[in-house]
Amino acid sequence: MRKLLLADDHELVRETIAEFLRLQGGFCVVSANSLDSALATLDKEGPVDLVLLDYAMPGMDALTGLATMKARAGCPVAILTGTAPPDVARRALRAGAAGFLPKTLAPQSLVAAVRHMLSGETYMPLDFLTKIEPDDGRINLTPREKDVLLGISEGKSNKEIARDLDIQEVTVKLHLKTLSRKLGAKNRTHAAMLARDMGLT
Amino acid sequence: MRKLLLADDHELVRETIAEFLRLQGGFCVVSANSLDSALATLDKEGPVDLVLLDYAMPGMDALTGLATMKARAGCPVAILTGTAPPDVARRALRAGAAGFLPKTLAPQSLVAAVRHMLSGETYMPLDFLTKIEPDDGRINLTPREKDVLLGISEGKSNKEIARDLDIQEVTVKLHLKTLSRKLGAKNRTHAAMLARDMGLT
DNA sequence: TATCCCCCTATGCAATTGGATAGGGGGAGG
DNA sequence: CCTCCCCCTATCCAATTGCATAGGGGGATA
Repeated sequence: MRKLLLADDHELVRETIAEFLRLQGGFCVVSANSLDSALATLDKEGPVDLVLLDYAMPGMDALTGLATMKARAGCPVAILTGTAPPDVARRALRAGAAGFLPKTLAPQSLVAAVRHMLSGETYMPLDFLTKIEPDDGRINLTPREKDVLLGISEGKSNKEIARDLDIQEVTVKLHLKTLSRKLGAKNRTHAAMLARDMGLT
Repeated sequence: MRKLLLADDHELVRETIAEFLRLQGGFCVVSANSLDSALATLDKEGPVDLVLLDYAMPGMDALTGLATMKARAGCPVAILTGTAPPDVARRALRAGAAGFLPKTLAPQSLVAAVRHMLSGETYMPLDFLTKIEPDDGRINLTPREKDVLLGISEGKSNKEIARDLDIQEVTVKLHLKTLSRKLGAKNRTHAAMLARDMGLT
């Protein structure tokens, strides 16, 4: 029988999902309430076939928890989340998650998703697939635009960036405007977040 | 002889530091130009006593690379960086790094730092030590501040956030000001980046 | 009760940001 | 040569942000 490890700090949510996966999916499910205890459970209970990790949970610290678990578990690791921002999904998948499961997912879909991932595939809800495409197409910023974007994402003001790059402040604004258009960003903060969502950190 | 793994994508920098550590430190140094190749090198060359990772390098993706390496290497892992923002240093240490080495470090200090970390200690340049204390304790934002921070990190304007939360724009500014102080952010963009670096996404 | 914290609001001002318009100079390629 | 693209600069203006000051109301707690 396929064995799953489910880690979520909400007792109720965790046990509900675990029980559901046992009854409806016929899986063997072990659970944990934090990243650390999940790792400990792995040591104790032996290897599993799939790990489901709550995105917001003690020890997760954004996606570093995913990386840790992936390195330790040696099996697909999926991210489970209550709030479902599409950009988190993107980052999770890029960071090597086997899938991204919003808790709003229909129960039957949950079982299907788990089976899907157990067979080695990557799972992602349809809603997100469409929202990913647009950013799929190649975005190419000019070197200068990357310089500016880097400065922005370090929280610098235009003035500071201008000084660092030894250009005028207006020019920084110019680059910011064009790169924001390319990225589809509403403002500098949005641009910075999008930059981090891609590899441009 | 103590064995080090040095990963940096800048050929020149990497080899210079490696050679220096060999000659001045008497270490055995193996090197790699990306996180993946560093992990591959570990498999091939066997375990090492200390890993030095460039912070901005293919595959690092902020601190997830650190987590991956830590889980795999089973030895202290330090972060190496050219640009040295103190907040990165803090996060690196909190994420379990054995040390934080700015490339501007005096060569002799570099050897000392490496020896320090080999003995299991944590290394960090003096400049940063002072700046760490204040944020040392857990940062706790009030619920409202988190709401605002969330909006900020979605690139929304104060006006939009105010509408979403059904409060006045001034109040949004107020929360932004206080949460920025708590996080040590210079402005909204900086706050957004810090927010994403922690779990508060 | 007194005190503290959180939340909210208001006014006003300085600084920054965002955006439009209008250029010049240089390099690459048809 | 002409065109396109990138980079740079300038001026001007509207909008937003950042910051300070000065409150009121409610809930928790000592």
